[in-house]
Amino acid sequence: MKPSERHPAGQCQVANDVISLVGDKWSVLVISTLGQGRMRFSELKRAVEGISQKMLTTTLRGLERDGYLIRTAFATVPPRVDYELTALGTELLKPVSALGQWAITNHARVIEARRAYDGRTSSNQPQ
Amino acid sequence: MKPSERHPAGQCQVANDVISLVGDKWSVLVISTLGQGRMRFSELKRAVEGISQKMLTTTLRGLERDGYLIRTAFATVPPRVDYELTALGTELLKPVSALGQWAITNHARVIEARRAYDGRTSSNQPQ
DNA sequence: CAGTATCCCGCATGATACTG
DNA sequence: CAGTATCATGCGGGATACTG
Repeated sequence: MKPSERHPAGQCQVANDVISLVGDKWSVLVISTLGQGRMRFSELKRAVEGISQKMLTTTLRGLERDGYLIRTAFATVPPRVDYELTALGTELLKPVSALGQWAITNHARVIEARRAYDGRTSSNQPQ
Repeated sequence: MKPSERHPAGQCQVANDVISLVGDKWSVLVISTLGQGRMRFSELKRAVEGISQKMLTTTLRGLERDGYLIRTAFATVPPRVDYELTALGTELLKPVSALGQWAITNHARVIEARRAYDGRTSSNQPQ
C-alpha cells in the first residue's frame, strides 16, 4: 500500500513540515516570545534563555523564510533589527499554545508514568 | 527579569518536555497510527513508512515510559506484542491532531513564503 | 516475531573569534 | 548591535547482524 493511498495527497509529509518546526525547541521559544510583541535581536537573545547567538540567528532566518515572522532592519549605527510575528506566525501560536497548555496540564501524569516505569524497570537493571 | 517571574513555576521547561516529543517525527507518526487502534509490532513497522526496527523499538519504549501507550507481550511462540494508546495518549492526540490540521490547512502559505523568500535571497546569492 | 547489539556517519549545535 | 565564519563534537539514527 502506497502512502498516497493511505493519506490524501501526501498530507502526512506536509504536516510533518510544520510539526518538525514545533519539535525545534528554539523555534517554539522564539515564536512564543515574539507572541508578546515586536522585539529586537538583543532583546530576544536575553528573553530566550540559553540560546546562542548563532542559533538565534539560524532560528530567526528559518522562521522568516517560512513566513512566520518579519525582519525589519534599520540602517542606523549601531544597527537595529526588529522581529515581529506575521499573521501566519500568530495563527500558528494558537495550536502550539494549545499543545503547550496540554503539556502543562498533564505534565504530572507523564512524570508519574516515568516514575512508575523506571521503578518497574530498574529492578531488572540494577545500578 | 528571571524566567520564574515571566512564567509561572518553570512551566516553560515542563511544556518543552512534551513539545519536544511532538518534535520527534517518529513519535508523532507512531501515536497517530495507534490512534486507529491496537496494533502489534510488525503491523506498526509496516504502517509507519520508513521507520527502522531500531527506531520503532526506541520510540515505543519512550512512549511507553511516558505513559502514552501500553505494551502487552504474549508468551507465545513466535512472540506477539501489542501496543495500544492509553487514555493519556489518546488525549495527547487531540492537540497534536489540531496542530497537524493547522499544518495541512496552512501549508500552502508556508510554501509560498519560502518561494518568495528564496526569490528575494537568491538574487544576492547567485548559483 | 520482536527485539538487542554494534558499528558508523552526518549533521545539528555550542564555543569562540572576527566584522560592517 | 547584529550578525558571519570557523572549528570541534556529541549523538540521533541508519544499516547490519545476531538471538530467545
